[in-house]
Amino acid sequence: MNETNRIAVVAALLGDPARANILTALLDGGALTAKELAFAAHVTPQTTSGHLGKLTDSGLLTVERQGRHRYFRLATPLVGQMLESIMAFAGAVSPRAWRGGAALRTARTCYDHLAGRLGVALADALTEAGHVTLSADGGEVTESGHAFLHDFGAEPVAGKRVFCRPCLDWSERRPHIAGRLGAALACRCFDLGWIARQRDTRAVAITPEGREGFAERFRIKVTL
Amino acid sequence: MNETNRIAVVAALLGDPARANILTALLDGGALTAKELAFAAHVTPQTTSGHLGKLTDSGLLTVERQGRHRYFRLATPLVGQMLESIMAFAGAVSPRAWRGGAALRTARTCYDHLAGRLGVALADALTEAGHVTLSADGGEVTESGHAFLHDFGAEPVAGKRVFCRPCLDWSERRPHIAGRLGAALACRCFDLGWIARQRDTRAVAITPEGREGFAERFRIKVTL
DNA sequence: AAAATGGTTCGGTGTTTTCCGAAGTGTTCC
DNA sequence: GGAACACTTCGGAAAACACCGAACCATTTT
Repeated sequence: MNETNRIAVVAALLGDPARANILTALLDGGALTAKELAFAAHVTPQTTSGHLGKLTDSGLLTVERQGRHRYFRLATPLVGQMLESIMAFAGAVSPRAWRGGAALRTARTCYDHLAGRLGVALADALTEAGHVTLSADGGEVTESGHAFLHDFGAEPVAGKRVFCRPCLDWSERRPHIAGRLGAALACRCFDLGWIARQRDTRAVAITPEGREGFAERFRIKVTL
Repeated sequence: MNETNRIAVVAALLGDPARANILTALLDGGALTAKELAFAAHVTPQTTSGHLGKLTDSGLLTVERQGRHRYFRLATPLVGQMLESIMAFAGAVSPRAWRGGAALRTARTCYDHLAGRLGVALADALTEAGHVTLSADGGEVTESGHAFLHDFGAEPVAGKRVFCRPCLDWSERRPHIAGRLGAALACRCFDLGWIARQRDTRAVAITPEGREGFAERFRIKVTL
């Protein structure tokens, strides 16, 4: 097994529609049962079982037994980053070819932070206000930015993950904010009730409070 | 065509050993002819032609005609990043499973910057000297770092690429320096004659001048 | 204990896809 | 003009793989 074959083996695993559906369903970092994943993949439980076996054997997923359920989740953040980088390319090639992704394009979670038009608008707002500086593959928070975030109530947890990292948005083709900062922002928005998770999708709903809040704090007009 | 199918389509393209070989052969940003790629992929020219057609049709590669030759190269840096992120995962799962990769692990190019033990050692040296700060997904250059780089003769070109970006090394499992800074460092090392490209591989050779130079400037002892 | 539920294994079918030999187009060199 | 070279298209063969129906474990509920 040489270097390039390793790429091929991993990529071949992602190259099946059913498996790609399974992985993207887990992209927000949550855990799902085999049955739920079968639904997400649009195939029968038998077929799903085979796919899940391959994905866990190759280290892409981890399993946890709970009674008669088996909960699957992405094995490491590296898997999520891999998927995102593929989406970044696929999205850049032909960004308007999707159907039924309107809600996803508006606002969604990207592993643990916000993406879509809302995510990009948030990044733009913070950039314009001089709170952060972002570009294609690097980012920093300014003095005023730290003050603003503290005031907003978004306190990133300590850890070795980097504070502020841009993440190329596959639907908007522009960076949004990832890293500890991105996670803290998303977390705070959930806490404030500005956005809410929805079943069976990575799309998030913007609440009436959210519309008001985003407009007031960030000068973001949620047109939708 | 929905979101996840797009992932599957792209991943399936990378999921064939011959195509993976072709893409990794082009990972240093250079251009190769169809015949050279056939050799790299270990298949006949006819088969290679088919693969190259698919890769160009899907936007992964671009072609340029020159007489009876056709030169292929990666269409965008996004393709390289995609491949690197897959290698980052594949390498993390079982980093010692390769054969014949000793030279690659020592020093190699990673798109346009240095990777392998040399790349990581360079990043470590600059970090320890307080010239840069790096972590899993972000990086900055300090005041002293700018002075040091100027003194060293590494002047990054202007552009919208970010200055300093970490790139997870698939063989060392630790970050090395990418971005404009990484490119400038590699370029300067080539100019100084410290390292030299080799035929048919991304591995780079460290010259006697390089051993001396790296030891003197960066306190890197090139063992091996 | 029996029924229901979540999940897996097995076997057979059908599709997809890779691969190369042979033959073809276009370009360069003698 | 003719030979050599780079590359592509066409055809068929072989292999790989995803998929589902049916039957089978294991756990929970009634």
